[in-house]
Amino acid sequence: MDIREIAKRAKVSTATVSRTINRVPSVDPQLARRVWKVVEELGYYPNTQARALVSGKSRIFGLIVSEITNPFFPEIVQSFEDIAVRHNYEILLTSTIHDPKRMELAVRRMIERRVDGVAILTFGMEETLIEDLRFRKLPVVFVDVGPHVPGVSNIRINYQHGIRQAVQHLAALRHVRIAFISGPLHLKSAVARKTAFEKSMHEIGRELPTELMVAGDHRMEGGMRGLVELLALRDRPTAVVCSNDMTAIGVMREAYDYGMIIPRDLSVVGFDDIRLSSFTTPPLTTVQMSQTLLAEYAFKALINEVEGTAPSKEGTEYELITNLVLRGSTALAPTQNLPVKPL
Amino acid sequence: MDIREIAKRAKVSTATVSRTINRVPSVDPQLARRVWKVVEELGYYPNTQARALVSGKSRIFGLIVSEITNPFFPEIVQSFEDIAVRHNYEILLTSTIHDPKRMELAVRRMIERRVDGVAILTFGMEETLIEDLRFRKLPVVFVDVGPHVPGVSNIRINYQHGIRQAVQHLAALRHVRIAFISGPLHLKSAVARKTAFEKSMHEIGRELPTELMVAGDHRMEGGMRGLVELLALRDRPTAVVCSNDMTAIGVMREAYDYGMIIPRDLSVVGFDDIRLSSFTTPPLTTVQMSQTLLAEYAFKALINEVEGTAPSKEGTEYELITNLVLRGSTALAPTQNLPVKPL
DNA sequence: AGATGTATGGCAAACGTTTTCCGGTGTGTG
DNA sequence: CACACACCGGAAAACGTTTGCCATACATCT
Repeated sequence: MDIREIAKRAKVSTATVSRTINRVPSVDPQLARRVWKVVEELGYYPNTQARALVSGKSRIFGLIVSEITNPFFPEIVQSFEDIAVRHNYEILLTSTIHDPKRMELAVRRMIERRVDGVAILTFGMEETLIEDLRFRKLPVVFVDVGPHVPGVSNIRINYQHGIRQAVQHLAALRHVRIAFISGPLHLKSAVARKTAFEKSMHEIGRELPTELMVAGDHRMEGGMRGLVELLALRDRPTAVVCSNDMTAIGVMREAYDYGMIIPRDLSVVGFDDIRLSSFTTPPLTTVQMSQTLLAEYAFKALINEVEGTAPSKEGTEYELITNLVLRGSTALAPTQNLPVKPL
Repeated sequence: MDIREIAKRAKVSTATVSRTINRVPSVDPQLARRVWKVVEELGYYPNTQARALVSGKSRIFGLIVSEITNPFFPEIVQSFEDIAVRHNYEILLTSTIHDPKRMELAVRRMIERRVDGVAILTFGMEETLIEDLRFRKLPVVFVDVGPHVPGVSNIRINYQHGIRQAVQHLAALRHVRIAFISGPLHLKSAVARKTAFEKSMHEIGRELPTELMVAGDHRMEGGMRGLVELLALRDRPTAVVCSNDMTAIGVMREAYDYGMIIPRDLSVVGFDDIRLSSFTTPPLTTVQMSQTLLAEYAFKALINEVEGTAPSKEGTEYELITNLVLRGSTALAPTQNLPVKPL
């Protein structure tokens, strides 16, 4: 069933049908009503592919995330989808699970499907792929890692803002030995968080003993291992700041196994503020980086490039602020390390 | 840059280019090489929309889930995407957040984009929408709720299998007062789980006092409220079976606030076996319903209809078995209710 | 050597829209 | 009453592919 069928039944030309459907005002209301009637009757839905072919616009945005099973991302996907639907856009989702091969394939798929823009909400990206996208003149939006060139927008995350609050919060609670469990350090975003932590500590004249800086993997397992490592220290930390919430959840899990009570024996701070972190025991004090806003900026960036007036000289830059949200996993530092029963 | 450009540069016709790209064997290897060379040089990617238009196949499957932010679904989405990519299919994701309006819109979007099939992995569905899909002769796959008609496949979940194991496991641990926190009872899948529980209890000659059957919402909050309700009882349960893992996590969270130790004071069983449930404290004993398999069946069902030989008389039926997996949240029933300090 | 067969590549139609251009009708004006 | 003009709807081209059909060229057989 196509536009011609409608045209025939409504005794008009296909042009009129097209115009009616697209609400071109020049079509006579009488005729329009006749057309709409037939459309309803037959349950006709226009063929988007044909539309896209002639208009050159697919009304599809690509959305590339690192790992949809990481609770951080579904929130973003949901928000992005919400906005997209509201603007009559479709979204092509890819979860790269950190595999460069998959990332490459994803980019290729998006180009083949002729998406109108791509949001790359993954924390790290190959140069060559960016080339490919730029070459196609596809609007792209990155978080943090994008180059500063036309057509490429960026959402710059202000890690410092929230992490400074976290550090000062812990300092105010009289914590002295404050540890940091980082993410995988080949990711720019992980490095940025670590750097922000270090800087915040220096700002208030604190040392950073290397044994208190341990490496995690942005997953629970990393947090668990991290805490084990820290508890093996002769002089243990009384607080630990984590590079993301999953790490923090891992820390709390491991602490439980060691019989430690949080926050009495150990203060824990996360990063991201995923929904889950309100529901841990105890609820996690964490640095919020709004997933909703992130998605919103990403979409705005793309649609600006696509429907905006002039192709922006140089992709827009957005800043996403981070803020500490206080919950139940931090408290005054214990005056002395308590004896701990191992598992 | 289109196929004509390639044709011109390679000094062949567009037909040959098309055939080369699609690896039609009749094209001379010599010529093919010439074509490929140009394709590489120009970085040409075929336009999928044009392809779809003429072939009548979009190589897109729709995937409708209830709520992507519910940790149960990302696993499915990931698996589904994996398989889809491997088969050169794209996926159009929609998260309905339980809104019938959004569901309707989603179906419409999918039809407009001319998807080749739709997997509806949501637990509950409007009749009229099914009509619409069937009318379009679109292959559809449901979980549990689909009608028994041609073109509609179903993945029937065998709730009984796993839930029986759970009930018998608890009985063996000498639990007598076993409670059940259900999901929202307007969802067929929630009812099915509840029914399976009731049946399993009857099988072993157990009573089902109504005060031990409480209603949750398949979210943490529901689990928390459910436990509060149960603890208010004069004769408390010593074990609680939950309609899904999120509910169970809520129960454990609330139990913690009441100062109860799980599994010493209360045994908890979940359902779904989301990844998170291995990482709770203690790790959750739960009934596994493999998300990977679910996604696999769903995809298989669709691709069978699309590429299968004959259009199946009557959509295929798949059965997904469920199985108890033992972790740390169940133990021998306490001999007496312990005193409990409220928050 | 001529006829037949087979491989291979080109031409053009088709897919379902949008949109430009053009022509017809009806209205208002000189 | 004739003319200009605005308005509206139709014919047809275009979007980038695939593919059925046909033409050509070459090999093989008699």
